Amino acid sequence: MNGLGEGHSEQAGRPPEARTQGVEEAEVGLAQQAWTLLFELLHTHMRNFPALAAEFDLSPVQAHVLRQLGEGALAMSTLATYLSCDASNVTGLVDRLEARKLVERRSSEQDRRVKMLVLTEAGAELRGRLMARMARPPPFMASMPEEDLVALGDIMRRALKTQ
Amino acid sequence: MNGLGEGHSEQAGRPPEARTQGVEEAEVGLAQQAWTLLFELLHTHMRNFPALAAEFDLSPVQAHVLRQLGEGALAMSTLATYLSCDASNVTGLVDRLEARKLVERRSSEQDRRVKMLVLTEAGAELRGRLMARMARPPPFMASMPEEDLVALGDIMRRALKTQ
DNA sequence: CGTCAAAGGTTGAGGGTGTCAATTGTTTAT
DNA sequence: ATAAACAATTGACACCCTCAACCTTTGACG
Repeated sequence: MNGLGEGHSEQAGRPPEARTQGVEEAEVGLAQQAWTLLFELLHTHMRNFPALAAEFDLSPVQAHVLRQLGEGALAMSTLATYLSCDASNVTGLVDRLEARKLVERRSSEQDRRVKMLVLTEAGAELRGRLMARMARPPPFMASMPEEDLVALGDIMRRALKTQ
Repeated sequence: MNGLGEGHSEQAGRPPEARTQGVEEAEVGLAQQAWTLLFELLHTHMRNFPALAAEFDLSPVQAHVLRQLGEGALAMSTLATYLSCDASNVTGLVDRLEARKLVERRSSEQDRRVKMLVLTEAGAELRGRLMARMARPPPFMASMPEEDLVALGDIMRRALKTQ
């Protein structure tokens, strides 16, 4: 509602590059504009992610961890980089998940320093339900015309590829 | 790079509804698909929001509060609903911002129970820089073809309208 | 072989974020 | 006038997060 009107006043500090011919100004504006809109929508809907996680008695971060623990085992340090947080943080995180028997630490044979994380039976089951729930599109997408959905999907696929 | 390959394995637990005629299956699939892609991209990018906020010596939540404190004054309870968190949480939040002289509490004249929040001079200045920084589109959008940007913008505007 | 630097994980201190239950002060309805 | 409802705060408690210090293991190099 308000992050929109002031979009213009903010772009005072325009990037100094972007000078090739004569199309660019619009270019920068377009990306910024689309991004602001996207951010607005997404932010509105990320707000209830905690509630979503709570449906499974998980904190948001715990849900995120389960999400990353797809199939194979993962070293704790790898998880730390995935979460882009300090390794010491992961210790407590995993402690709590292990206490709930959703995850197991098992030390690697090749390198006895590292501990690999694997989902338990219960953990995998919970993760399945969680992922299914997370895949449910939010209202603003459910009520989108079909052609917009197709277009959106295409754009996103392209973006992911060049990422 | 891995939330994609397993997209298929997850939809094993397909929603039991979705049985009416013969068109819906694709419908559900489209929204879910687009949503999953969007979520993937957004999540990747949201990961460094803490770092972005840290550029301004703010925590992510503090940045969010500043974002909401646009122009007018805001009651603390209103802010609580915007943040969708408990009112008691806002107290501490505002305490810390006020300690840094970014925000002021002033009690309302009409209703002496409520305290209105306003940005200080410094707060408004910081918010300006923050908003400009947040408007900078992430790499995956900066490298998008122009027509995709236009399409994306249009889709998002439509979505926001019907929201 | 012995030493040493680097890496994986843990611990402890300290602070921000979040909830719930109880409290205080104010408003509003009855 | 009294009671119910509301805004904000406080205290207890848990989680998330970082940093610095530490221990063990590994790998390299003399």
